[in-house]
Order: sequence, then structure tokens, then C-alpha cells
Amino acid sequence: MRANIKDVSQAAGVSIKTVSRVINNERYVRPATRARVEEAMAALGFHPSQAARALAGGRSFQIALVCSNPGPYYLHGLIAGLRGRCAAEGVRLIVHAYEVEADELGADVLTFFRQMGFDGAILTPPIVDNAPVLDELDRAGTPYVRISPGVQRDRSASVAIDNEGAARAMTRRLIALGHRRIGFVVGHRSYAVSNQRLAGYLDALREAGIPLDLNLVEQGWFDFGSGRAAAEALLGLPEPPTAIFASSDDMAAGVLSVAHQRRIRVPEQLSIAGFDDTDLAKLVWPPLTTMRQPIRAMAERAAELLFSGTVEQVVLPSELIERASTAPRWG
Amino acid sequence: MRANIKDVSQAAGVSIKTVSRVINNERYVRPATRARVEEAMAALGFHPSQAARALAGGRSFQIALVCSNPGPYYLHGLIAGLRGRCAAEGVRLIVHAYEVEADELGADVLTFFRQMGFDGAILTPPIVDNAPVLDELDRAGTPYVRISPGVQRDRSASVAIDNEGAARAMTRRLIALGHRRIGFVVGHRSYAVSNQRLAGYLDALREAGIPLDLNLVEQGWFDFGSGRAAAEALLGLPEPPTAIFASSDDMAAGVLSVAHQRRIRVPEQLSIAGFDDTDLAKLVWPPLTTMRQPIRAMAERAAELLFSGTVEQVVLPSELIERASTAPRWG
DNA sequence: TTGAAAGCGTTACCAA
DNA sequence: TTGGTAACGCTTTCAA
Repeated sequence: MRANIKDVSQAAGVSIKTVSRVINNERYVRPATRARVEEAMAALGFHPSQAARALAGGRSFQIALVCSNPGPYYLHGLIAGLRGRCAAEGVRLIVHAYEVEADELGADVLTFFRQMGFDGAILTPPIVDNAPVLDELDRAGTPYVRISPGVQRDRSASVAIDNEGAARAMTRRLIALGHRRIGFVVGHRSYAVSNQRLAGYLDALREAGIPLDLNLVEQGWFDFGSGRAAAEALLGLPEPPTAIFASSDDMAAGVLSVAHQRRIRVPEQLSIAGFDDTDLAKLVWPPLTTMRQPIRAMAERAAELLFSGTVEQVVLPSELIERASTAPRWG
Repeated sequence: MRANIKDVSQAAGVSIKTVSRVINNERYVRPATRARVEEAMAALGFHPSQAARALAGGRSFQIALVCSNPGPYYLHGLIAGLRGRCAAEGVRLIVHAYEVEADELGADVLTFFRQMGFDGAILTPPIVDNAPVLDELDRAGTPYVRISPGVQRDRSASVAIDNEGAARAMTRRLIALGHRRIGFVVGHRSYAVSNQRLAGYLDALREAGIPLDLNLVEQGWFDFGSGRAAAEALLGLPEPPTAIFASSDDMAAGVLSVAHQRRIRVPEQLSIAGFDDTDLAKLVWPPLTTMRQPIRAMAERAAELLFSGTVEQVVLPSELIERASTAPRWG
């Protein structure tokens, strides 16, 4: 049978409470006593039951990462960014990836939160803007950090980049390269960042006095397939764009693949721009131009805010990466 | 205050035990009683405490996914494959990503397992071959499924592909294309699959009567950077290879980037082959040839084995994808 | 600085 | 088909 705290207390000749003090690194334990207890714990191969600690102490030692079914790089960046800090804090990471289409109302996520009192939560779009979910978290007193919130930004701690500004910068860049007909692939409708990026695009056009041609704006869903579909539509126009700015790298890769099939040389005949959290630019050849959202850094910062209890709206810089042939990001 | 099972039992006018029966969908509850209890639960917004269930019931309703710090596509494939089944089983997924270099002995993972009695575990390389960890799991009676085990394959349920056969097929393909000098980038030393893939490469050479040139074999670490380093070495040889087979797609992408820098046309002047779990082939242009490890399907199958309690060694087919220009995998 | 005892919210066992 | 009551293994409160 697994050793429990009582076994340890007997082996060490102290009370249960004292063992508990050692487990939790509390003060008021004489070094000698502490040593004796630790010895006993090691000898018995004792590891405190998290379930019991959670029940008695009201802490779960778990934080939740709630995200939609995101792309590989986004998910990886999140987990990579959270991993270290969680380990350092002795906390487990519960990954809850939900189906965006199937859970518009966040009901699933609500249930998820109500079952285990998490010590904290990290939310990503689009659930990050779901009021009932935020209400529940507030009600339960669970600290949480939102990544890329779209609404009520000052409601909680959050980490984001300036999506609108970044999209504006990218569009300006394309305009500076001489493009006047710039296609745009909008992101998933349920994500606030999609609108923010679209707004940046529109703003840059306005600023440059380029009239908006609605034929150049296609709806996408952040994935490779919808990028391809959008590219088919855009490149099939009587007067196709000379540049296409996709709201995510996955979609940009889709655009690239269509261009390739159509024997369109990139970037000579068609500039393709992506926007994302990925390292795709380093993998794709010839390269896309990418507006880089530092998702891993955002996750790291989110963990920092969560564990320090700081309620603050952090805005991290994004980064415009010209095509990798001129600005490689090797390593 | 959060409603507990006692509140529900009082509201419904039944005993605690009956509420428990309803929660756990046990038999021997009259439909009318069940309905009354469910009503009370809904009215009180009751959700059973997972901590209490875990403590009393000896089940944690959590399974662990233990992996090293894997690449984005690998991690994504794993989680995507496990997600649905976990949700269906009402079980949470705890992601434990550990540092391979820092945890050679699996001590960290051992602690991880001993703290919470998981209902099950999914292990991936290289910890999948760590005997102490497997022993601990056996001792605790925790069901587990190993993905791509390297040793003691019949020790537990597992899912794998035939790595050696796949690498052999890939090498044969390169030989069939007329290559005689085929570089090989070995995977990370701590992973058994690295040796398996190397064995397949060596076997195909032997079979074709091509003498092994050790200068053509470079050590890599599964990542982009080591792929670049290996390519620098191989392409810097007095007599460089005409094809390079990297044991992972990330490394293959690194090789590709070096080829690009050196103005080597791919695949006309240099064939590049990858081996992985990724969809890189669909993203990279010009394409690599890839031996595809269906990691998501492996994860799905692993979940199936885990939850059904089937102890079986499943071998899934891999797939040779010729360069994407001729065999696109769009969508 | 240490200890005794009362929870925490379930499930499991045994009766009824 | 239902209900008591003892675990489960820890934290917390209050004394000492």
C-alpha cells in the first residue's frame, strides 16, 4: 500500500501536522525535526496525495489552459511558454481543447471550470471573450489571464499584441512595395483578432488612398484549406491581386500552394503575407512575409501574471519578418 | 457557497448515497427518483467536486500525456488524437512535457506519477522505454499505452509504426531514383526510433550493395538547427551526397534551408527526404519527400486501447509521400 | 515549535 | 431500490 502522511508521522515520531508543515514548507519546524521527517518520507517513498490536498486545502494544484482546436504552432507555443513556470510552481497543466463550432456558448468550458476548482486559468480566443465563462471565473474567485482578448480588455489580466497595428504595418509594407491590389483573407469569424487584423488592413488602404475592392476580401477560417479556397477565388478574378495578405500563416501557406499549382512565381509575380504565431517563415521556401505574433512569449508572460497575481494588460511587440531569404531566422 | 452533495440530497429528499448513484449513473435508481435528483442538481447548480471523488473513489478522472518537449506537429497530433476520446470518457488530459536532457533518469516523471493516481497514461519516446517509470506504473496498477516503444514491446499495450521498414522503404526509393551517395541524418540519441530508422537506411544500402560511407552519416537531434548543421557537414564534403535522408521533417527542413543558401536546386540537384509526424510536406515548397508517421491516428488508437483496456501491440502503416508537387495533400 | 481533532465532499460497504 | 456510516489523506483551527 502507498504510504500516507500518518505512516510518515509514525516513522518520524512526530505528529501528522508536523509532516504537513514539512510538505508545505511552512515555518516553525525545527531543522532537526524537518530533517527527520524528510528522511522518513524518503524511506517510505511517500508522495502526498494531490486529491487529498485538493479536498482539504481547497487548492487543486492545477491550472487550466483553455483553447480551441488551434494550429500546431499556436498550441506548441502556448504549452512551451507555460511549462517551465508551472513546473516551478508545482502546478499541473490541464489542457482543455474544445471544438469552436460545437461550443459557441462555452457551455462545455463552463462545466469544465465548475467541476474542479482550478488554481488558475489561461484563456485564448475565442473563449477569452465569452462573458459567462469570465463571470463564472470571477464568481469562483479563480485567477485567470486572457491571451488576445477582444472585448472588455481591462476586465482582467491579459497579454496581447496590437493586432490592428500589426496588420496595418504589414499592409503598409505591401503598399510600399508598390502593390495596389492587395487581397485579404479574413480569419475565423468567432475570433476578435480577425476583425482587428481586418481593421488594420482597411486602415492602411484608406491611409494610402486605395479604394476598397470587396472582391479582394475573402472569408477564411484560419486553416490551410480555407487559405487555398480564398486563393482560388482571388487568383481567379478577372483582375487578380498582386499581393495576398492572409490573417494566419496556415492560410498563407494555402495561398502559396495554390500559387504554386498555378505556376505563379512567388514573390516575383505575387507577394504573399502571413500573420501568425508560427515559425512557418523559416520552413517555407520561397518564404512568405510574416507578421510574427510571439505566442510563446505571450504564454510565458501570462504565466508570470497568473502566478504573481498581477492584474495588468500587457501588450507585447509583434515583428515583421521580411521573406526568410533575406532575413533568415535559423535556429 | 458551492452546493455539495448533501445540499442536493436534502433538496431532492433522498439520501446522499442516492445522489451519488445518480452522479455515477449507477443502476438501482428509480427513474422518478433520478429525475428528482437531477432537477435538484440543476436547480442548485451542483457539480461534483473532482477532488472529493478522486479521494474517496480512488479515481482521478485524469489521464497523463507524458512527452518530451516535442515539435509542434507531434504535440498537436497527440493532443488532437486524444482530445475527443477523453472528452467522451469524461476524463481530463494532463500534459506533462519534460526536458529530455534534464531528466535522463525519468525522476521528474516518476514524481509526477506518484503524486496523483492517474486513471491512465500515454507515454511517448524516449520515456516510453524508461524501465523505472514503467515499473512504477505497473506497481500502481495504472493502465498505460506506449507510443513507439523501443524495447520490451510486448510489455504493455502500444502503438507504433514499423520505423525500420519505413526507413528502408524510403532509402530504397532514393536508390531507385538513381542515388548512390545518400546522406543520412540520425535522430536524437535518446530515442529508440532513431536507431530503428538508421537500421532501415543501412539495411537498404546493404541490400543494394552500396558500401557504407560513414562520412555520409551525421548525428542530429530532431530539430531544425541540427538538420542545418548536418547539411553543412554533408554538403561540405569533397564528394557530397546527391540525396539526404533526415530522420525527421524538422531536420529535413533544416537541410533544405542550407541547400537553398548554397543555391542548390531541390530536387534536381539534391533530393531531400524527411521522416515525420508533420504535415511539413504540404507546407514546404519545393517539397520534401516524406515518410509520414500518422501520429494523430496513433494517439487515437492509443486512447482506444487505454479506455478499452485492450493490451495489444498495434502497428499502424506509414506512408511514403512523394514530393508534394506531384502528390499534394491539400486540406 | 508542536499536537489533537474537526472537517473537506465524495464513494464504498453493508444493511434494510 | 434505498439509506447509514465509515473511510479516503490531507489541511486547518485551536490549544498547548
